[in-house]
Amino acid sequence: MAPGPLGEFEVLVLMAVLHLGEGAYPPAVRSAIEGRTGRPVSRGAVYVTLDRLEAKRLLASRLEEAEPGAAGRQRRFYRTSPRGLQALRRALAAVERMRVGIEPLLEDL
Amino acid sequence: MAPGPLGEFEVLVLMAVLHLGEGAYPPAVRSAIEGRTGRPVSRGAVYVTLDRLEAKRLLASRLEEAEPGAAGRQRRFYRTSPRGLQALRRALAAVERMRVGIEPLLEDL
DNA sequence: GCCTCGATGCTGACATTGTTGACATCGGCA
DNA sequence: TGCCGATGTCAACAATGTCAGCATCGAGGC
Repeated sequence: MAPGPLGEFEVLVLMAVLHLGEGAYPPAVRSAIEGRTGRPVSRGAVYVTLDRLEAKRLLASRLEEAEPGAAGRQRRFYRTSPRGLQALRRALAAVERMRVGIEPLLEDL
Repeated sequence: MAPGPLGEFEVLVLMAVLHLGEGAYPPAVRSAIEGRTGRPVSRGAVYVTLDRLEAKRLLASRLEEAEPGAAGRQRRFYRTSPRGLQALRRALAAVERMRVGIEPLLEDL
């Protein structure tokens, strides 16, 4: 089963999960993306994308009980699966290969 | 009018047009992407995406008359508009910023 | 207890993008 | 003329992106 190409936002979500490590739950994923890219992200978009990524086995999730000291609610945490990491690498590599030879045209303002 | 985020394939097409310069017509765009990324691309996908990109003013096209020596048919050539270049830079910059800090996890096999 | 509040989770609906397959058209050439 | 390869176009559907709204939970005041 060839993992279909990843969408733009899926790539961002996968990378955010990698950044967050053990702390990758939806609101944190959201701020990770907003904080780094500056682009606004709606809460719903994150949940939906996380779901779809998990359905494709690119992410796995565990339900974690509330910790005494922290905000008490049960939360769902995500981690990237080996397949997810591989799919991400592929997507990034494609862009990287396309970039070779046109870097001068892409330099920031 | 905020230029909505670019999709994955749109990014690839935009970069292919940059690579091709004056010779950017659909079949060439197709081989440019296939040749560099290894991923198969259907002919239709290229035409549709080129159309949509032009509708968003990210590309501009001109119709060019047949040249005597070449395959005789009229062809449509594309070039990236300033807006297209800007949108592409933005999309790539977002991924680049997200990449910072997780490079070790993304190294090729 | 009971209520409100902020944070979190989820779903349905719709917009945009990705992809395919079939069909049309044009020139060249036997 | 008729065929053929290259090119262009389109309709339809699949996948992804986005948002608004509602449900739920725990905290804390009362």
